[in-house]
Amino acid sequence: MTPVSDQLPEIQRGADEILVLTELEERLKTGEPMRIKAGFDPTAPDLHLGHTVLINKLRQFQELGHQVIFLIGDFTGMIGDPTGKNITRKPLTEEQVLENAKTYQTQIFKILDPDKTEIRFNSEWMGKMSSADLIKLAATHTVARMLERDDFNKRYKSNQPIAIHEFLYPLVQGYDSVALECDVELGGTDQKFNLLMGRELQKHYGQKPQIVLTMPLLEGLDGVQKMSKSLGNYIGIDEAPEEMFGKLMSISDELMWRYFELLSFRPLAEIDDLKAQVADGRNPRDVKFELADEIITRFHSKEAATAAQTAFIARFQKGAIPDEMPEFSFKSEKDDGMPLAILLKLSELTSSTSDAIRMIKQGAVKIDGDKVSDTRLLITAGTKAVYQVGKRKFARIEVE
RNA sequence: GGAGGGGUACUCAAGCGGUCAACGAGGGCAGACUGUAAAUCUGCUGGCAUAGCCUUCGGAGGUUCGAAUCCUCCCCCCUCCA
Repeated sequence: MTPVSDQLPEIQRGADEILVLTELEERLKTGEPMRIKAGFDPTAPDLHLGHTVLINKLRQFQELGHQVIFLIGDFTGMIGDPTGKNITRKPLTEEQVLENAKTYQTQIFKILDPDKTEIRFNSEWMGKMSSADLIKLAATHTVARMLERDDFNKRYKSNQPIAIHEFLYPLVQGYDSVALECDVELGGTDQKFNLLMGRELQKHYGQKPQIVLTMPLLEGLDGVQKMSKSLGNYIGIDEAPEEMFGKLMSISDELMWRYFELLSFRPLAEIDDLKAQVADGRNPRDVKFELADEIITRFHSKEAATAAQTAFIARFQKGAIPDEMPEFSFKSEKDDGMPLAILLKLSELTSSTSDAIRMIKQGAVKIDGDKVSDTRLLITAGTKAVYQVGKRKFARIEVE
């Protein structure tokens, strides 16, 4: 076990808040491995970089010799975290949950050590809980206390609906800590209320309250909203290397430093050095290359990262057409050819023919690199060409 | 159970009998500029081979030459009272 004096700075790095720090120190001093929990939603097994901020922190605990518990909230999944967006959720079947859990494992083990990770489901204990016990659990807190939670509060004040079962979410999550006898729980800053609920419930059930450690939420590609699948501003950890590369390059310079801070395993001193280099006139783009390289190496391989960079340079700095793109073959119904707008719709380069016509008018459509301006252009049968809409959408289409 | 307010396109939000495919803002997309940056400027942002036509304003009916706008019933949300 690493000495306390070395563990503490590592644990604090990147953390938003640690409640309560002195308690953490005390527990570290005992030299006993701690039980560290982080909970995940069972409905979204496609992890993105935003999720990995937390998983990286788990990895750190693991490296320091502690026991990590990866909790899948299959029971809480029936409630849905009360963001106000999904008031009701369809419960997942057991098969779906297991399937999702499997996906989780293949993804998180790119970061975590499988031998030092305990994977649990909260239906283990919640599924067995009697109605009477659930009522007892609910009786531990008041409505006023629940309304302290920021999103409940906002919804209440702005006359948005709050369903009763949503109040159960923090209670169940808190009870998970009781069931697992956690020493520390990690979560995003938005989870603070739920995490603290664990402390209160543990005290209520006669346990030592867990330490709460919150990590900042990673901003998405737009640099403003948090990274999330529904907002479409995410980088999935299963995405192809070229995709990851392109997306990472499109972030703003300012955001790049944020990504370094929360996603890179480089020591802080090294990151400061990079900042100094940019201040001295180094092109931020090249530093972004390094960030992309590290991340793609982590989720794919060093070779994939290098290849992605080469392809990126060829395509965008030299204007090359990508090697791989969707291919289509359509049969022209008329003898004089197939309308371009229809072609673009069928190949999903545009969402509709109306959209296709708009794109043509805006000068976004190219055939084999030549801009098209005729909205009624007919593509003659027997031709094969590369069609492009905007900067990133390509397809090789043959008309028979 | 009673009284009142509200449900408009991806989101917020105007419109309250024709000039509404529906103001405006945000978001998104495209073009210019670049480092595929960011910021900025410009355009677009229901569908359909598109100077035209077709379907949209919680749902279903109705009034009218004509409805997002008026009437009836239903569904949903909020507030106050019980």
